[in-house]
Amino acid sequence: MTPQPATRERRRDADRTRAEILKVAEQEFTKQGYAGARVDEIAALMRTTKRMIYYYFGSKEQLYIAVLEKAYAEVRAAERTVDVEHLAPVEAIRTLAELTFDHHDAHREFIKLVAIENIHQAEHIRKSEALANLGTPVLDLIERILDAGTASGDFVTEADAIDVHMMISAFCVFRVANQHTFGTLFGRDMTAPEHRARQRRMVGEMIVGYLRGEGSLR
Amino acid sequence: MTPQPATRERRRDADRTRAEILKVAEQEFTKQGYAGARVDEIAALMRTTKRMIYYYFGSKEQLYIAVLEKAYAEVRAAERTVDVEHLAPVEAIRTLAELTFDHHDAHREFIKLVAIENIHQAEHIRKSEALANLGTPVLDLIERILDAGTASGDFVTEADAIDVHMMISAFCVFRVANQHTFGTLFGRDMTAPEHRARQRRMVGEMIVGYLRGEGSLR
DNA sequence: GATGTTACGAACTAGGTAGTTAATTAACGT
DNA sequence: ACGTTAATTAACTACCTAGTTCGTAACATC
Repeated sequence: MTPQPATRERRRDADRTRAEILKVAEQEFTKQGYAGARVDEIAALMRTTKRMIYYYFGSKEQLYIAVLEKAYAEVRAAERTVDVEHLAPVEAIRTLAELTFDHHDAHREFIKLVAIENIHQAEHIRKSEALANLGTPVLDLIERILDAGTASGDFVTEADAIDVHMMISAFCVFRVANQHTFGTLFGRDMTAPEHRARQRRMVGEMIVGYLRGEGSLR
Repeated sequence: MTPQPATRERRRDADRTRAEILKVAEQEFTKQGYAGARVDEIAALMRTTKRMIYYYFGSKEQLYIAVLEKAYAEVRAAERTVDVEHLAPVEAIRTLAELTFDHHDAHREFIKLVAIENIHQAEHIRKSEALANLGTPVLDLIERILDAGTASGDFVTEADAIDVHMMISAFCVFRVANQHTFGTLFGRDMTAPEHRARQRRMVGEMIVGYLRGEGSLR
């Protein structure tokens, strides 16, 4: 009779099932860690069964790697939208720091996955070809900003792009990754909305203050 | 006959057994995470048996909490040795940053435990009375340094002690906690000896640069 | 509307894992 | 020397958990 419209709710939909498994698995892994996550629990939280997890992903580990790959892919996509080339060096590095801040603030699940991965010595990332050679364009960008700043005289400190990236990432990651222990010990939820704008300013002032060299000895 | 000397190797020694369990458990928990750690594996790595773990600690969770308490106790002990009161504000905060750097560099197991604890939303720390109310004297110290620096005019930026502590901790913790993913993605082991001295200088210059206010807008 | 293929589900298995039971032995006071 | 208690051991259990088996229902194609 009438052909089914494209929007019809299909009973069988590989893409949808696959996507739902990934979504639920990400939640479970970020909440429980790799070993703590239960395949049965992931299945119970879906409208499909555990069998489908093995049908589409083969094993718990491959599912976890797929979750990592998806998360990193989203981060890369966001990074590509960054355009600070037209700014003067000081504003360029400050903007990059603030963009990194916003980005990490908005992708907390990703930060938790990275923390879990570090506990396991990055063994899963290393197993993934899609992730192993993830040369990040952000380093080139920082390099260009640093060169421009040194040439213009705005930056005094001799800095290395990886170090600068580390300094910015450290600040942006820490407040999310360590929010629970820090909150318990110091009585402040670093990630609460009332601290967000101030910390966002901080990361920019931190990196600019560092590069302008006012922290150097003597 | 001859009374046994105090140094004699006792076959039964509760203190020694307890200490050995804690030591091996710390290694296993930091390597595998909480859920990934195996009580049987901890027992297998010792000269004693699994039953002793339950005899002394009651459960896997209580053992883990005991490991956390021991690690935090050691950190507090180290913090108490810090004396920067006699230094001028700029040197005081730089020295504190460098001491924090050294301390975290030397206590990497502790950092991993904290990362694991954050994955579990600090639920175990909250269960421990010994840790829940761990007001840290380091905040008072920073407060005094900031006040002195503002009074002397060395510091321009209006900063909050918790924020400053966070900025320093973030840098010092990140290079250890995220070494594996960062190393895999950027091809640099941040914790390798050849980067140590430079990064130690960085953290001091970063915090001084920030407080001197050279990063502020306009 | 028959046929082959893809997506799916219920029930099952083998091995792992935290926690126990109960017997045994070393240390120590008297 | 002897009884009491703290420390230790081996074997055990009940449950959990990743991964499988096998059968079936929906879809596409002709």
